[in-house]
Amino acid sequence: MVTNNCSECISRKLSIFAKCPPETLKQISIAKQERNVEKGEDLFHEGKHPKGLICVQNGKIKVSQLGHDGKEQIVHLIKSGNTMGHRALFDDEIYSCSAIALDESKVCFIPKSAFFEILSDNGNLTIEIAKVLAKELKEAEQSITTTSQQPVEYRLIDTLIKLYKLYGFENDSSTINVKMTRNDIANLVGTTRETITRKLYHLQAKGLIALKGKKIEVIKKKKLESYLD
Amino acid sequence: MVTNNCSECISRKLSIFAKCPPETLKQISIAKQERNVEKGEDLFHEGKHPKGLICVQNGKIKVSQLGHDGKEQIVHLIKSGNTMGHRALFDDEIYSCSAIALDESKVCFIPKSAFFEILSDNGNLTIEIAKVLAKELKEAEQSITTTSQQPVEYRLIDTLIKLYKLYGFENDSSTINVKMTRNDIANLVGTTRETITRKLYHLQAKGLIALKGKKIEVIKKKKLESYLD
DNA sequence: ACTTTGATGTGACTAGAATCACAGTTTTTT
DNA sequence: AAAAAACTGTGATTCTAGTCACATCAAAGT
Repeated sequence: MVTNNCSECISRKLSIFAKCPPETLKQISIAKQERNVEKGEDLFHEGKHPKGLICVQNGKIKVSQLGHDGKEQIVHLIKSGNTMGHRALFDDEIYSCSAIALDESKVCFIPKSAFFEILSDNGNLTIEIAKVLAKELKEAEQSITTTSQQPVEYRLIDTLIKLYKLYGFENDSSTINVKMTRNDIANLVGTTRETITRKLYHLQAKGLIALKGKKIEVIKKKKLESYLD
Repeated sequence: MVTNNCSECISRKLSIFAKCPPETLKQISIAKQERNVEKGEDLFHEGKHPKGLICVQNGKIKVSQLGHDGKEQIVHLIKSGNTMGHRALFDDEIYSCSAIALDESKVCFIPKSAFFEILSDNGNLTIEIAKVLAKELKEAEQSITTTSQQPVEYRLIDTLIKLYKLYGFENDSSTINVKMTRNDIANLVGTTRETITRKLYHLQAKGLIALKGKKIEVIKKKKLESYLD
């Protein structure tokens, strides 16, 4: 396996390690292990003990937990430059979520002990992580409010917008650059597969989007976004 | 106003400042301002700029945000020893929530600049805050899952249990030690006032709880908790 | 004590979304 | 290429919880 240096990693520049001094990057480069993950493979699993921090070089990953009746709820989506597992490292003995690749992905794994050593040498990094946690918490709180107050169609539109803000569009600059099953979308929106099918068709009938298999093209971006006002 | 020293503050010992060395406590004691808050008064308000960290000496406070149609959603409840505003200090220019006292409360206010100075002198404190943020994030994620998957009655039971785990019972060791309106409970559970009225009566009819005005007595604790299995 | 305001209980009605069942369609595996 | 598995679309039906409307009831202010 070719081990690349963190100082040259492109996705790192978008991550919590963006402003790290060279010494810190060196420490991480030595400690980290790279790993390729197939689509559908899991990076960590609910109930298991966290062994370290995961930094995503590229790929798309869903982070979800199981409801008490076994239904999946996607609580977070990950793209290049994001870190995963920081929540569990600070909070917990065990993961309360599972992470499953939506696409072939490449990640770096930084063992727990090395990670906390790096933190103790670099107070700014702890602050960066606190910032990420704070941002994720804000988003989660807003998600609670939306989930409990808005009907499915509103939440679906909100989700579609979040999807293209996160993963962007393809070359046509209108097709959302992610492939998710209707079930995944349902588990993200917090509804059922059947309802998602119907609501997507409804949005298509209104001319807001076009369905192309698992891909979704956004036809009227402004109008779609105006629904959230 | 009598300014007490943090080193003698009882609620501090339950807070993120529990393990602070005397020097840090001295710094905080000098920087902080005490404030009494009436029931119904707000400590900060959605849209305003955070001016510092709030540490609650005693009282009960709800932290809520407004949904896009103006309906309140309570996203967090606060008791003695909790801090508030840490989320906004790390993440944001402005508060995304408002904090309103459910009871007469006493808080300490630590100005933003002093707070970050203290942090830079004390790396462990940043880690303590990261831990709090991580814990709150985990709870918020679980709340998303419950909200989107479980019916109102389940969520109400879950909320009642959280209420007594947070605020405890009165001397009879069965009456939950908090006074909230039906509307507050609805805004916490994520439903309407009418539905909460009906569901509370339903739980009473089943013999699980007894309604005593705004207070709720838990009659069958074990059985109530078993509903979440 | 009286009035005003806010909080609560209750019924009737409606609707959004879940559930169930199954056909049709892709995608993956062998 | 065939078979299996996973995913998707659709109709019919049910039901949870939201909405509306109004009658109490409690609390706070004058």
